[in-house]
Amino acid sequence: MRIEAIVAGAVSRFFKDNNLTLPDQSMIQIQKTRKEFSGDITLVVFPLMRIMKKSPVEAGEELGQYLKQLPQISDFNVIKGFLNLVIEQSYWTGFVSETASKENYGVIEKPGSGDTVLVEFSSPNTNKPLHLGHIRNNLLGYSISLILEANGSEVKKVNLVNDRGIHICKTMLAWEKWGDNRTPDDAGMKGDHFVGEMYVLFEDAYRKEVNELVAGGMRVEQARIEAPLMDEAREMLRRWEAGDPGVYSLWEKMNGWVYEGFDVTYRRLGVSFDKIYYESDTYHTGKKIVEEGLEKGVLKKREDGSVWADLTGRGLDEKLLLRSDGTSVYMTQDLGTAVMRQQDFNAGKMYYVVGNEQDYHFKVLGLILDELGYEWAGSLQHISYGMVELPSGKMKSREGKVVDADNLIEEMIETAGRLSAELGKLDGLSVEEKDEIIRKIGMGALKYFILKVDPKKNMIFNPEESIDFNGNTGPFIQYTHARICSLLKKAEDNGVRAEGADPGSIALSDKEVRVAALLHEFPDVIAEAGKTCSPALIANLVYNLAKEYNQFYHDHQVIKESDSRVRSFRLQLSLLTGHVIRTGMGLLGIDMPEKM
RNA sequence: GGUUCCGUAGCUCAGCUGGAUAGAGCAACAGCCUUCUAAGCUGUGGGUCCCAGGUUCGAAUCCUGGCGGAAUCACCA
Repeated sequence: MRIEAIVAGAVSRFFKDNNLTLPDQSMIQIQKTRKEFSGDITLVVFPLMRIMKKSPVEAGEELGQYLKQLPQISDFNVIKGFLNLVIEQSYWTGFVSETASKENYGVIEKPGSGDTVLVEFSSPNTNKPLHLGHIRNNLLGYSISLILEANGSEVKKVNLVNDRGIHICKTMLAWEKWGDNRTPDDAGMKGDHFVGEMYVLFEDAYRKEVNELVAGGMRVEQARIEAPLMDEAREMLRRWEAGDPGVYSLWEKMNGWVYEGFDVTYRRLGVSFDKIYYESDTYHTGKKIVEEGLEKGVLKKREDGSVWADLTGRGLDEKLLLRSDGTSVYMTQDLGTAVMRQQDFNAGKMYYVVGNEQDYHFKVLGLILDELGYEWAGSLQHISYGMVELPSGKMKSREGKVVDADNLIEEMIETAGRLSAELGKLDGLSVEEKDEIIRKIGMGALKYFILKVDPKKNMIFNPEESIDFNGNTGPFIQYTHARICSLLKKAEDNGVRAEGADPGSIALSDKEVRVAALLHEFPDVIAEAGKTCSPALIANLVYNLAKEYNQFYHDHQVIKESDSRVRSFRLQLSLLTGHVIRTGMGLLGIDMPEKM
């Protein structure tokens, strides 16, 4: 049993023995002891003093005496209302020796438990390449999938591609007009970038038209609607919806280019999906659902033919589901997608990793599904994350104020290569080996930079200042891991091995205990990260662990330690630290090089 | 205007359901490599936790009201 549970149980027993009743288990508050005080864990006695009818110090003393009888507690001290408990060192050595060999320590493996969970992320539009905002989405979605898996769920990762609509028609129109029949290959570009350029061409020309109309005295809103280019785009959308073969094949061709480009970016990011949905498929189902809702009388049709969900009874507004011309909107497609997924996977939970700009949308989506009578409506959960902003504010693709995903990835890897060369760390390795390590470091820096931030918060990225490789960064943690690998290898080469058995009662330093305590916390952090869908919690723990380990490494000899029991413990501690770093970073989708 | 989220060191961020003297990293400065990887370690300076009230043994954390910022409320996605 874990030490916190042991102590909590003992406190309960104390109250029972003294014929006192604890109104609430949560009054037993156990936390880590702060660095500046002696002890390992702390019981907060303030909540208990009233029940004991004693002063905080008296209550603490009495509880301390009682808890000291536990074999795991060696000493205690009371400062104000805080009872600091010193854990018997054999508890730590026992824990470390027991756990050291478990490579997957902290991960719950529940094969075939049937608890299926679905995670949607990425959800790109097919009219432009991915940017930094998409990177955050992809990394979060992928990491959260891994974390849920580590908590024992069977996870299905799904992507929903927005492959239809007016924005796609804009790129198609631009290509027809100005593309000269060129392909991405002709242009020497990735397909998604090539199509993205068509989108820019359209927007530029369109803006010009609008400006001319406005100069001629038209109001801006009107000009936007009446501009000839927009009219053509709309006409193309109509032809697409009518199944015009020419438009359709152009649509397939250009989307194909984009998918080829996306695949490259996804591979670089290291993300993958179990199933990809396309809105061009799901919007049919969405429409059908809306028709059914009309028949059931849950939805209402207005005189102009548009269909609405009335959510005024739920404290919200009315929501449009079909336009007066019968075409579908975003919500319609999402209704269809949700129903199709439920049929495909029957998941107990459907997570949507989507930016917080769509908080309202997902609130409404859940309510409408509920109104329509789907009993699983409550299983939808929006994992809402904050925007990535530039120092100048929000990224705006129309103004060219975007950080392109492929560029950023390339820059990160380039920087990693330059630093490695400067430090001479990879001298003597083969080119392939070098490239692999450099790639891991560059991507590690990028991924960690994004994932260490609380998903709910907006974050700022400054393109002027490159992402760090020192301090609280991915490479710092990777470096610690590489050091451990090197240490363990050296130990093996020298025939020094960790004896499997518990080294018994040896004297531990503060640093050793602190490393052990962080390792001890790991399973709880994985659980908490799963509950809150926050990879940042894992990033935090792994960083603290790496930092503490580096201090330990600086202050203590491992292989050269002469006392074999101490040496054995330190090797085990290093081994387990390596496992936890690798597992933890693995849950962030970050690879660990063995040397760097 | 309504709703939601946010405001912590010069910058980027931690601070879990209220707990001790609010912490890291970056940047600046000063040290530590003939010893297991110096992408490391140690030290110094740096704070009105946006403001004002309230709740209580105790508030960066919870409540109310301001101020500042963001998102959203579309027959856009």
